[in-house]
Amino acid sequence: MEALAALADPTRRRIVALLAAGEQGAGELADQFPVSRPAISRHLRVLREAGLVQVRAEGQRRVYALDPRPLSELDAWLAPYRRLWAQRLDALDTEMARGRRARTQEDGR
Amino acid sequence: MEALAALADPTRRRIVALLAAGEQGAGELADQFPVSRPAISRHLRVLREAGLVQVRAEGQRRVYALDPRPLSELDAWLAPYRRLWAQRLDALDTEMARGRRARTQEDGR
DNA sequence: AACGTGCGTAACTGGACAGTTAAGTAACTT
DNA sequence: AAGTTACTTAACTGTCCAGTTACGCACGTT
Repeated sequence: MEALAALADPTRRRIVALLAAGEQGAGELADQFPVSRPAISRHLRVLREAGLVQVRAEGQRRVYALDPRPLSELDAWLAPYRRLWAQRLDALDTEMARGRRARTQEDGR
Repeated sequence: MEALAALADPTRRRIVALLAAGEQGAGELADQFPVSRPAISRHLRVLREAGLVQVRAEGQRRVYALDPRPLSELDAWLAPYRRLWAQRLDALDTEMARGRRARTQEDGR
């Protein structure tokens, strides 16, 4: 769950969001932020160490791509808690749909 | 997404995990950690400010309970990325289960 | 070979944060 | 009312982290 610490920073979350749309060079990325290039370089390093992005050298360009695996890990971490708000929603459902058809039981998976 | 910063700390994640099993007093919580009581108190404050826990005074005890709403928010934040590894897993599925029965399609909800 | 471009690393600074001990507040006990 | 229990807040310390400017390195160009 090292990804959580990496994602705690809003700049890094924006980088992740940008890369979700497709890979980009370090410079292109940096141009979209109000901070200096080295700052972005450091953010990319943190993301890299957290496994969230991967680099590929292409000439003298460094192309960054998102690696979704840590996000999937995060999803897995979140999974056991899901019932907590599902419950809430279920309760809401129950409240809202009193007298719906009885076949409402569908546990996950 | 302030919850992400709160959850970046392992101690706070453990507190959240403990509270998922049921509410607890501050002291009971603190006893399960190798750090001092004030330290736990501060962690609880951070969690409280992130909306992840709620306190209730019961005599001189402070009973803490998990509030799953920020977790659900986090889940919602994660949702758009889900396709990224779903793709991956689909590819894996395809590879692993060449010629499994065709009725494999069950999207969530 | 000299130079420009694209990025990364180094060194430094300011601010946030987790931990500690000590002190403060509120409720129950006797 | 004096003391104990349960917890928080205050004040301080060390460490980490995001930002900056300056420098270094590799690739490509002419």
